[in-house]
Amino acid sequence: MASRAKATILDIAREAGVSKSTVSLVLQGSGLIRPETAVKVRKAIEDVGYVYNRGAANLRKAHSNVIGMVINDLTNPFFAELAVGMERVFQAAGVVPFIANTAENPVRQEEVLKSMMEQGVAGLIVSPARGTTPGAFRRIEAAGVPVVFAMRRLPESRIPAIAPDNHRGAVLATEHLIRKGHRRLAFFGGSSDLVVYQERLGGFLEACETLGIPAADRLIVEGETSRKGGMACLETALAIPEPPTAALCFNDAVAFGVMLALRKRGLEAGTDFAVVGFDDVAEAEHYSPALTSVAVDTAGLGERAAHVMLKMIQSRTTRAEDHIGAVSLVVRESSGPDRNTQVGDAA
Amino acid sequence: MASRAKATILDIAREAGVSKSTVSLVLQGSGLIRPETAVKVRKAIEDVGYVYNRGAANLRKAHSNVIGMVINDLTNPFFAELAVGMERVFQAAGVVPFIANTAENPVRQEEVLKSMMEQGVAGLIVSPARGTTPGAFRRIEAAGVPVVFAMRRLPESRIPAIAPDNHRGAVLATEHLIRKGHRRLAFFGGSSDLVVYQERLGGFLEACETLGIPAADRLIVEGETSRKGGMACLETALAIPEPPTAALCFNDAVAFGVMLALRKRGLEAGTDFAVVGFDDVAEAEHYSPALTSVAVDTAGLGERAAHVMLKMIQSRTTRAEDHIGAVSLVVRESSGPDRNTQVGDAA
DNA sequence: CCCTATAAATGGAACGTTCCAATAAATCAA
DNA sequence: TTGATTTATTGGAACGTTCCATTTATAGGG
Repeated sequence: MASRAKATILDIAREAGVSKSTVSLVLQGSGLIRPETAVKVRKAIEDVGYVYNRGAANLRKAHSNVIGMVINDLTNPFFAELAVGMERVFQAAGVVPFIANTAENPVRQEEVLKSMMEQGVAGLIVSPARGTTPGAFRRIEAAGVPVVFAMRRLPESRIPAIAPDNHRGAVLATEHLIRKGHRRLAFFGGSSDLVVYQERLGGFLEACETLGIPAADRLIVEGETSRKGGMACLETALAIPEPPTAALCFNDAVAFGVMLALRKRGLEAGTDFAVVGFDDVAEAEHYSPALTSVAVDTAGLGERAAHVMLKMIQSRTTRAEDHIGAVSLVVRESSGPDRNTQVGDAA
Repeated sequence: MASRAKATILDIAREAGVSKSTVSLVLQGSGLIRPETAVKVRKAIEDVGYVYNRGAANLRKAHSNVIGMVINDLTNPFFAELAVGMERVFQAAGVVPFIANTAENPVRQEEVLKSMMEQGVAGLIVSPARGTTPGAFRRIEAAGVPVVFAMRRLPESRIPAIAPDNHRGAVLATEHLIRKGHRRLAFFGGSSDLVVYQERLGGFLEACETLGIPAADRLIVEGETSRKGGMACLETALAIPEPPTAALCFNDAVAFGVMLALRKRGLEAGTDFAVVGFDDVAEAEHYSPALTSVAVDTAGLGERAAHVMLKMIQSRTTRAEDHIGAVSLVVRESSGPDRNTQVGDAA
């Protein structure tokens, strides 16, 4: 079995009675080696329990086969789905993606990015944490390592971004609510330091404008992008004199929170108050009532991001075009018509 | 700015007017360097846009600061929570965990493990994919790299495992159902090639035994550990002549599926059929009706696993003790008393 | 039988770091 | 002053690969 000290190609060269160069060639699957020799070498590799040292190899080879995925919140199933989409593509390309979580913390993100760079990644796919400073990727760009943003983008950056058509999605959702008869609308959750927020809120406001909802009848409540945040939003909204009868939520997590808060008040989403989410996570379909949401084809965007990254690596460029993914509104039960009830009274 | 070719410590040595050794010392935060020199060096590092090459360093240093986390299903929020727990600990220890997903595929797992080994990880925390062959970790053990299993273990392996007390959890849950008056019980989901399954099913059967539920009144339905699997289980169960009135589910995903299938039939979990889940994911509390589940302190187990790993690395051993985490039953709405109704008829 | 062409295998230098042993400079005791 | 001690700094030899330029073996053509 394996000796204490790690085996190197020299050990296996000795074992197989060839030179280290031959072993190296076999390892790389070169056709220059006589098949019988290759077999002999592979046997020695097996016997000795050799493990390839990619670090040493990368010292000579220009670049590695690892790609870093830096994600701001792994516990959000939305991002996990994104990661899975990317993995599909990378696997087929023989590339191994390493994932790291930043937990929405820019400092942690800095550490993680640094670590990945030190590891010599060939490229980086990032969903930047909230509050990422503009300069955070300067070093990485300067080093010539390709970066693509997924789902989120940074305001000033020229790094290519793969994201859904947030504006359009919000317009679709808002029009849907208005067409259902709602006249006092709210936008719940998120915070304005996110570009995504501005895009989604922008779509909401634009639809209100075009379909004649006066500014006085629009309510905007910022909040955490979590169930808890959604609950808080609803409480805030129902506390005002003429509360809204429908809300577009920043994302599904917020929407779930809103529905939960409704239930706590004895109200039902869909009949007493219309709720629309964003992202259409798997759970949305299974919730009760099922959540109307803007589908963004998460896994598809992940695949797209991975493809863009591979292309960038291949053409050794650090530039690429943005990609805006198509969206669609999936209407389910949570967005019923306005019943013209004073929901505020029910509390 | 950064030149085309990557800067090395030699470049920054020249820039700062010192030797490469001095730069190396500064990089490692050695106290041997005069503070002013260190400042000078650090400035050069900044100016040149130098990025440390950990691969080269690992060639000399015995081991690296990266730990691999290999997880069988990232889209299950349960595992994401586990990952988050581990990350907390590793971050504090200055270690960067790289996560990779195997999507419950042993072949993929093999690739991922190989890649991590090649990358020179200091240790591996693994939640093994279903169908992992006994020999899958032989090479890794032989190489002296510490491995710990989290949440799942392998039948024959001597690799330390950190897992909840599955048996006890299942006993608690089953006793709860029986005490609620249920007499015909089912165990839904999972498959017998998982040790976890055997433990949970074992607890279920033991509790049935001690509390006098005859074998004829116990129904065991294997199935996918997903919502879809859960739905299928319920259908199967309600198709038999004397269907059960309550079920312990292999995990929460299965339980959610069961509840969904119930609703599709116009039945309600808790009143028409009692459902208990396992793992107590965050969602359980927020479901409607809220899901009774066995809480396993996921993040806590993640932390524990990380601690064990750090200790193993530090003491350069490949052995450690198993750790069985305490569990508790969280009773919510989904597990009401038996109403003695013939639920099978409702279809 | 020699020369050239092709195929297969090889030695050595390089990659960017660490670490040891050695040097140089500064401080101190006598 | 001298030698011993401490404090900072340094060159050089690894580490495990790749890749280029060679070498060696095999075959083919005249």
